[in-house]
Amino acid sequence: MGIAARKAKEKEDLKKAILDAARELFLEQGYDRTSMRMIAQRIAYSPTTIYLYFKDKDAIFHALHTEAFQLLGARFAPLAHVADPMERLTAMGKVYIEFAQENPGLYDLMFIMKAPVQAMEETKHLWVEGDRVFQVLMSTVEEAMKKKVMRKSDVEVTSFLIWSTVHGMAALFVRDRCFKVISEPKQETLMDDALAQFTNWLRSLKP
Amino acid sequence: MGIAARKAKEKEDLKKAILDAARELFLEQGYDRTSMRMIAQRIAYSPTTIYLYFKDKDAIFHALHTEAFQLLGARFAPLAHVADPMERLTAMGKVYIEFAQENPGLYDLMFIMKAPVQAMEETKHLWVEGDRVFQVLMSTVEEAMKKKVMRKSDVEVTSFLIWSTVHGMAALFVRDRCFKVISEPKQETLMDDALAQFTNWLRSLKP
DNA sequence: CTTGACATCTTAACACCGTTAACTAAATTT
DNA sequence: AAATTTAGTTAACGGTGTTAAGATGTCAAG
Repeated sequence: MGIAARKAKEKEDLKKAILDAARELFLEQGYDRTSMRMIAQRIAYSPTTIYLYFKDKDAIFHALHTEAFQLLGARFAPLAHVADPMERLTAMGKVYIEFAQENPGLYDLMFIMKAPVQAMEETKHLWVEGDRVFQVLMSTVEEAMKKKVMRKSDVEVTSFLIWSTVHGMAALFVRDRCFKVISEPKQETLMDDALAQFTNWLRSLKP
Repeated sequence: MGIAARKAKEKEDLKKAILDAARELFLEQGYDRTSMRMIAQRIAYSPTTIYLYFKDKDAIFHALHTEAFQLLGARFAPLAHVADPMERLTAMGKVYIEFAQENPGLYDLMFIMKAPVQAMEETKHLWVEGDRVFQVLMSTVEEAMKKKVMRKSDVEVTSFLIWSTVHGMAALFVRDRCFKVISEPKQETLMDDALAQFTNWLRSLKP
């Protein structure tokens, strides 16, 4: 069984190596500019070898997509210990925006790019990764409403609205739309300021 | 001079035909899946002819980009007559979201895709189209604050935050993220409900 | 110890892509 | 009538994702 195990490990190692190379290239140059041949060259294998480990290019980036969600999930985890739901909500917003700013490529992959979500449609897979994050948001919103630190309303709609706001900020940042429109002195602190104002709004919307 | 004028018109006509074909294909299949050869075939010219009228593929889609902004601008124009700035603001939000829902391909081109904004960076062009829309938003926000129908705060940051919210909704819609996370019965009215709640928030944030 | 099956990887090829260079034919100017 | 400009073409380059067929080595059974 030892030999078979070693073989299995070697196979897993190569799969990981492919993902490592793909991730590096993708974060440097973006999805479109990352070719299968480039990935292959970086791991010193023939391009077609990759197809023995991944169905196609989309499959690789879908793997990176779920990987990225684990990273975001790891950042959200410690926030579960924050008792006050409103405080927890603002902390989540902060973490979310910071994640997007620090990992624009990953954020793009998770919430903007069509490729990974398109691959799911064919396999009829649901978007479990995104759904899990949204569930966390919803339960926090629900708790905040129950404890009357937030105006009562439809939980799902409210959560979507909150998500839209932070996603909007992140998306405008990642896709280079905001600094083309905001005056230079404000640019540096824009994201923090906008987030601060948003949480300020939420807090003053008590029932 | 009549002949020269006819020639000039013919040239303009072909340029328009290229844009028409490109627009149709782009709205059907998206940017990446629209090739120069497909555009050429649709107008029954050789692919290389297109390069006599546009520098490259990006130039075509930059033209569509500004065209789309004129369309959005035309929808915003009538709103200038709404006297109350708060009412005008909510009307703008409605128009914005409706535009995105009715023209997801165009919205993508204007506010999500990297290609047109990337082409600008090389020519050191500013994003005049986006800037103009943002100026309209800012002046409305400023007026609302002055007339004390909106909590006073930094105009630029507040405008960015509002823009982020509606853009977030539109972007999640256009890139197929929201209906993968929202329960089925809520999907139909989600965008309207979320927008309604947002304007409701804004209104109850009086000074 | 050989043989055949299996796993693993590579080479070659297909059908595309955006783009450029060189060429043709027609129209206009000299 | 000759020269030049205009408008469009064909052919090609270097790239892409992907597939089919071939090579090479590893193993189990005869």
